[in-house]
Amino acid sequence: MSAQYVQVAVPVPMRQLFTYQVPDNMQTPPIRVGERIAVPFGNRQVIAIVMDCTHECNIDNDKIKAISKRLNDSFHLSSSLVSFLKLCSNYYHHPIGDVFQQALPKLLRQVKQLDIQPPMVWHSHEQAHNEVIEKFASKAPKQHALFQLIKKHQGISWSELRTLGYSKVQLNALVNKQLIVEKEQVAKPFLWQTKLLAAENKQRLSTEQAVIVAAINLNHNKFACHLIDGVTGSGKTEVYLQAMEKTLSSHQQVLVIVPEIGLTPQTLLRFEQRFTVPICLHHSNLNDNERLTTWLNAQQGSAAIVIGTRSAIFSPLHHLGLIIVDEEHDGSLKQQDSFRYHGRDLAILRAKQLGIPVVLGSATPSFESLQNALSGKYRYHQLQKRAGNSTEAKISLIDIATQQMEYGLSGTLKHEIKQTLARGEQVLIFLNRRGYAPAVHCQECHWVADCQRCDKPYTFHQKQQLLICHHCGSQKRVPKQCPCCGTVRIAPIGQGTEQLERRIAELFPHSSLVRIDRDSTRKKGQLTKLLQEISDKKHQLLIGTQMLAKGHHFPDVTLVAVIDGDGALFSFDFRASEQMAQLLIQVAGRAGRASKPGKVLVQTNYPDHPLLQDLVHNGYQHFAQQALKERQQALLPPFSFQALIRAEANYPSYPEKFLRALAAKPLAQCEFAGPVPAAMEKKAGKFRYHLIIQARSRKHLHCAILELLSQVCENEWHKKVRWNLDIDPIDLNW
DNA sequence: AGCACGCCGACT
DNA sequence: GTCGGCGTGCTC
Repeated sequence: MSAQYVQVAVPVPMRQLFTYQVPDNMQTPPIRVGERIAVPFGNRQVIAIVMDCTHECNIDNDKIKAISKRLNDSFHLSSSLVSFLKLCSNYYHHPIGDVFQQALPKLLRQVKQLDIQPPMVWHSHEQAHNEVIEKFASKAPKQHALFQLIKKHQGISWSELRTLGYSKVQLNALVNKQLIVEKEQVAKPFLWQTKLLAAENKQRLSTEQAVIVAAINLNHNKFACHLIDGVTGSGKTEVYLQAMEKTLSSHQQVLVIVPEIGLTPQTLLRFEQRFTVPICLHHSNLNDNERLTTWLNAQQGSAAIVIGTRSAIFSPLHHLGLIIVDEEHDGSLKQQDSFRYHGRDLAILRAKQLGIPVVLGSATPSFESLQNALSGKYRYHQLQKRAGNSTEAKISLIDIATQQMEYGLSGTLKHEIKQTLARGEQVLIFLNRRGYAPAVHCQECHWVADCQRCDKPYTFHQKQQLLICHHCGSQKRVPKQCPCCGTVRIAPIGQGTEQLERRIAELFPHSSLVRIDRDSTRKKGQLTKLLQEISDKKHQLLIGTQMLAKGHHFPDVTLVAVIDGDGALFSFDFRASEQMAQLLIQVAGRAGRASKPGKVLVQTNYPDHPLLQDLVHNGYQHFAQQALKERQQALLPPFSFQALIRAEANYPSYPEKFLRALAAKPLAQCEFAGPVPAAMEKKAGKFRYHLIIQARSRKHLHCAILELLSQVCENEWHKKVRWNLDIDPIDLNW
């Protein structure tokens, strides 16, 4: 007899399952865990996921409703995916329905019948004549390149081409020339027997690299976590590629997780050039249909490799054999709203559950991973040699406390920039603050234009002549008169990339300059375009925020200037120095090549600061180990485990009262810190407080949270505040 | 989260 | 007189 009742997860933020009755006419075929069903919930229909099938139920019979419909499409979740998502929900104490909601493509969460159209892909015409093609090769090089690409990768999708930096206009031009044609993608299961290597691109491994590949492959059907700690340019990617080879050749799939910014055309091309297997992309720029296609391809095994940002960790890969997390220290691997999971940590959980290896890679490993590696929990691999004998960029400090500054530039720095430009080399200027100026004030009475909703200064954007709050996004005109003293001496103070760009242009009028930040690359494909221009050496001066510090390499940059190296030196957040060190080393890693070593200059008011000194003279490794010792003494993560409860409300006192009530009852083996006002106590009109729960072991923390959650409903303030739970919080400023 | 119900303030 | 503001409660 098949099940009478099912327990399901519904897409609401509630920490419970709901029971439904299975009508007789829906009993066959037997209902299974992971099946998607439509159920009446309140007064609407929602998609629910079957978590359990039973014959009994302990809910009042008159409350129970019947399933509306079984969706007999091909999107059943495998039991391994269901148990993984359950594990996620458990680990993060996050409502199960919401976990499913985040893990499933939007189209699978809609009640309406799925209309699956085969995606359209591009092919080149067979009869495209060589003469025609050569004719426009010189006139339209970009079109020519696009055509060659489509010819080589028959059946390439628009989203891939878009990621590679091509435009619809270029495509249409080729269509008009009758060189390419759009066809429905033929869903062909990937034949694992076929040759999967485009072998001509394979590099010879150094001994260091070969040892790592061997270690990963040694037990390729067993869980092991490998940390590859390798300086930029030491060939981490090559290690990934060769480790993947073994997995692919044993008919298993590979999942590659990269930070948001890391999914560049170069990354994709590198994989495509090496393997002749189908590769699917999974990132935030995909539309709903593309997402569903990637999901389906992963599930049915017609994708051999899935490359994606953090949410790709939920890809339904049935034959997953290896997970790689690149730039594992990167903050964008952690989701910072609703379901606050960490892509790296979930990768490890999933690998453990499946009994497969997971590889973490970074030039600046997170302290968490480093500690796990040093303690022997992870396999630790260091790659110290830069490929091709190139030497690491040398970092030096410039003391700006004693120098005359011009628009934020010290004389020393100006001189160095001039020299580098004179040699015909590129300069990268790093300032992690976008906009024109971080504030505007009155020069008479020192009044500052603050955002009323956040109590923080507005950032001045010169180009739009607007004040924009970077915390809540609100915009405002610049006041002509000071509302405080009535004078008209309103002026910007401090410096952002927009202003820096202008000043640098004045100082070096003969050099072409480009700015890369969130504002200048808002348009789709713009970032790719600018990066291409940089590698084509159209610009000598590059100005940018951390966008420039991540993922891209600029071989012709020989000078990296860090305008403000002090940002994190005196922060209350114990992770600020870790993040600062990672950023500095990552920026430094952007520069130079074998024949032209790079140089990094960091402007600071505190050249004697021990953190900076240690980093500059002893390198990241040493710096990290020193910092780890301090964390151990202070019993901070990774030597303890934290959870953070954030509470916000429209009234200032509610969040504090709510958290105070929670913290009143002691929890076994745990300590409370707080409640304290959030670093930004007021944001977007809401008042915010934090409470940290800390324990020596993860187990204790887990139990304490369970205990805490069971008490929340008895808290008299719990309906008056919005609150959320963050396990392993990273950013305490939020 | 949605969605309904319900109870008070400014409008045709 | 009603439209609609959002506080509160419920969802098998």
